[in-house]
Amino acid sequence: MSKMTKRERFLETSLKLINEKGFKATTMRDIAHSLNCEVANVYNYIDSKQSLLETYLFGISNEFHAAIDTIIDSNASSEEKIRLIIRIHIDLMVKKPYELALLVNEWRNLKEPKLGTFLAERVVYENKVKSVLKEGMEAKDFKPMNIEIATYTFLSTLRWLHDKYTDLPIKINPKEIEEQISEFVFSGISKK
Amino acid sequence: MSKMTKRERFLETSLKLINEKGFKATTMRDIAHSLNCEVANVYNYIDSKQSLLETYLFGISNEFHAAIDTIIDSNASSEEKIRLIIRIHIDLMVKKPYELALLVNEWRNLKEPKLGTFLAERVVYENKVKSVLKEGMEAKDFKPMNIEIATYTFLSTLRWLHDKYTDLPIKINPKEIEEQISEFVFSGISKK
DNA sequence: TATTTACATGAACAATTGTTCATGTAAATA
DNA sequence: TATTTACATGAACAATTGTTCATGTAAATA
Repeated sequence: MSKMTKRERFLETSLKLINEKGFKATTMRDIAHSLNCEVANVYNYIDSKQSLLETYLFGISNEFHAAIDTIIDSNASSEEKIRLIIRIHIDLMVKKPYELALLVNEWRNLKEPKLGTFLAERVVYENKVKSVLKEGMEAKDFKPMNIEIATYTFLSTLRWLHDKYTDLPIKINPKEIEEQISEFVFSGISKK
Repeated sequence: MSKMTKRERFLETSLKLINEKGFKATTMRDIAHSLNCEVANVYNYIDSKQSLLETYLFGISNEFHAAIDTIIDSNASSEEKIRLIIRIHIDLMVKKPYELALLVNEWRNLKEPKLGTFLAERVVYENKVKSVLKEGMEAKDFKPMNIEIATYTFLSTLRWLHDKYTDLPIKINPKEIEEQISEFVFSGISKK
C-alpha cells in the first residue's frame, strides 16, 4: 500500500530527527522541514506529537517482551537463557538502533497515563530477567548474589550498545560484542 | 555568607525539579513556583536557564575527573584501581545522586560549544578507564578482551545506580552494592 | 547615618510552540 | 465517468516560553 510506505518513510525520518535533537527539542516544524513539506501536512500521518512518541516506545517495548517471553517459555538452562537474552538485545540493537536509543533516552517524555503503563511494562520486563537469574541461582548455575543488584547490573551491561550504533559510522561486529559481553557477564574481567 | 546559603538552597531545589520533570520540561516559572517567588527573582541567582544546566554538569564532571586522576596517579595495581573506580562512582552516587542523574540524562540539552567541551571531557574520562583496563590486560591481571567493549560494558555496570537512589525511599546499602558490583565485574555471575 | 548588597516584585516583550481549519489536487477506485 | 483516498498548502490560533526592565525594600556594611 502506498500509504504504508509513505507513512513508514515519515516515521523513519522523524525517528532519526528525534534521536538527534531529543523529543522535546524536536518541533513539528523541524519534522516537516526534514520531510520537505508544511507543518500541517504532518498531521495527515499522526494524531499528535505525543502519539508519535508513544508509537515508537510501545512498539519497541512490545518487541522486547515478545522476545523474552519466547526465551522464558523455552526449556533452556538458566545460563542458556541469559545467553539468549544478551543475543536479543544485540539483535534488536542492530535492527532498530534508533528505537532502542529512544527507549533509553526519551521515555521520560511520555505523559500519564501512558507513562505509568510504560513503567509498569518495564518493571515486568525486569522481573522476567530477575526470575531467570533467581532460577539459575537456585539451580547453583550462578553464584549467590543480591538478586536486585545482579539484575540491574546485568541489564546495564546491555544498555550502552545503541549509543555506539547510532552515532558511529563504523559498526562493531555484533557477533564479537555478543561474545565479549557474554564472557564479561558470566566470568568477569579477572584472569582467574 | 548568607548569599551562598540562599543560592545553594535555590540550586538544590531546581536540581531536584529538573530531575523530576527533565530540563526542557522544567520552566523558569516551575522553578520560581517551587521556590515560592516570582520568575524574575530567579535571575538574581543565575544568568540563564542554560547556565544553570552547565553549572551542574561541569561541576559533577570535574568531580569525577579529580577522583579518577588521584586513582590513576597512585601506584595501586590495576585490579585495585578498578576497585577504586567502582568505589568513587558509588560514593558520588550516595553524595550527589541528583547531579549524577543529570549527568546521565540531561547532557544532551547542552548547547555548542559547551556540548562539545562536555563530550570531549567524557571521552577523556573513558580513556582514563580504558588505560587502566589495558594496563591490567598487559600485566595479565585481566583476561584478553576487546578493550573498547570492555570499557563501555564496565562503565555501564555503574550507570544504573543513580536511578534507584533518586527515586526510591529505601536506599540499598552502598557497601553491599560495592561488593556485589566488584564481584560481578571481576568474576561474573557463573558459579565457577 | 549613608550606602551598598541581596533579594524581591509585576508587567511586558518577542519568539516559539502544537494544533486546527478551509481548501486544493493528483491518483486510485467504484 | 464520478467519487473516494492520500497527500498537500498557507494562514491563523491560543498558550507557553525565557528573559528584561524599572522599581522596591530590609538588612548588612561603611
